[in-house]
Amino acid sequence: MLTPHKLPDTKSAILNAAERLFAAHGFKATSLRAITGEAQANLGAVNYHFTAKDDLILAVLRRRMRPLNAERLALLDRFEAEAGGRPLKVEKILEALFRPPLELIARDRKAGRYFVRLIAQCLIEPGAFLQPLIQEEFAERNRRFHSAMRRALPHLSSEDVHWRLHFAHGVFLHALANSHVLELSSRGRCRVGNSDAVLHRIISFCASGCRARGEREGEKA
Amino acid sequence: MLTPHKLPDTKSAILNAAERLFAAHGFKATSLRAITGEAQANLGAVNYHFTAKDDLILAVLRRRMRPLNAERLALLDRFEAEAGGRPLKVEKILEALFRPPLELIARDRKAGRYFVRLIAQCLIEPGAFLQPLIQEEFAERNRRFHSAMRRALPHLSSEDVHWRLHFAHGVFLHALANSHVLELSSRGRCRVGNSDAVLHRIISFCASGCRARGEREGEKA
DNA sequence: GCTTAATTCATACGTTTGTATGAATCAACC
DNA sequence: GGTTGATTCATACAAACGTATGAATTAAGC
Repeated sequence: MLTPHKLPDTKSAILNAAERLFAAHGFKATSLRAITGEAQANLGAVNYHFTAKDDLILAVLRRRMRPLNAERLALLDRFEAEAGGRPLKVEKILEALFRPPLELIARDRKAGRYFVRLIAQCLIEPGAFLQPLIQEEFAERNRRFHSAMRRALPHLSSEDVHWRLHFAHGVFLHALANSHVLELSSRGRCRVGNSDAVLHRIISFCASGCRARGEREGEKA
Repeated sequence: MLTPHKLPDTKSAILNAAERLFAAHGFKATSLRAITGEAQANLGAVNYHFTAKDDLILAVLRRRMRPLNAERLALLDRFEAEAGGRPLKVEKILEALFRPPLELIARDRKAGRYFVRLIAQCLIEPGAFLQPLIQEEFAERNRRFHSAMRRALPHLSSEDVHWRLHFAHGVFLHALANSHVLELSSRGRCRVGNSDAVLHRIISFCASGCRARGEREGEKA
């Protein structure tokens, strides 16, 4: 078959099952048999469509990362065009960074939550085969958001901005990837239900953090 | 032997090797053979001293978590005693939370960095056998810091405080567990060298974030 | 309707895994 | 100095893993 136009494919079924299971149990702890079992596919299908497990992992990650990062850059572009050359507000920059993944969660809650957990695992994992992906997907994104943020906070050094973007990313990742911890410690009173509300919480925390005065503050609260 | 008073034990060697390898490659991806190999111990020693792999993981975690959380609570106690009944500054609360682990890093950089990565993996991993540990170690800590923070920020609701403590934790974990990402994106210009400087950065970001106004801000930067 | 290429499937191979077992070694104590 | 209990060690085992192979099945093109 030269033009395979089947969409509810075995291939997609495997990607979906792998996404869920990798997010739930980790890359190493998820066996190909568990994936093909859930996808109702044959064990050999993984090797046929993805060659090897590592390539399957990369395919799972790329499927979501690529469009998501494109969305983020497009949003940043739009905001910058709207601002007409003036520096963006920190909140706008953070919105361009965090709204696309949160809209994925709103659109498909399960897939979105799985994906954030995958990213978190990706960063923790040292797997050498992941490094190229991280490099290629994050390089431009980091550069663009860094320079936008520098213009928004001109009194900060380049290093300061690197640190604070890093912190903001930590807020986002931990908040969504480990939301079960929040639900546990708040005895169920805090949930990641309405994603607009969560987006606002994250942005307002991070924007305020990014604007923090660098030097030690006075003794009065 | 009724009183085994050997300290440079096989047991400790295994714990050290396991700590390093678990942090570097994850729980599931680290084999007992790799651990005993690095610890120059026999494979059987793991089963002898720790019964099973899961128990070894718990032992590795508990060894650091227990004294660290005790330190945090003691520091909070001290600060509260010094304040003599008045609410603590947000910075002080965060210092009680983050200084102990950062001092572990200062004292023993490798062990400290490993440990933070372990905690991050712990939260990502769903392993049922970890849940009791998380529950027992975090329960009181969360309660204490939550109520201290509520007194420091009386205008916030209890839910707000849960969220912001959660965010602060995300900053801390990501900053230290995934510091390689920061080093990469800053092309080596940001490093987690001086832990006092990092502590200050984290605290000032989080304190400012915790004080953020809950409602949407005006349009002007 | 036969041909051809794409896809599925059952099965097998060689490793590596965690765990179990029992003998060997060691250190302390009476 | 022989006994005892703690620890080490070599080895074995069954299970699970990723991957490979080749036959069966399916569907499209002429």
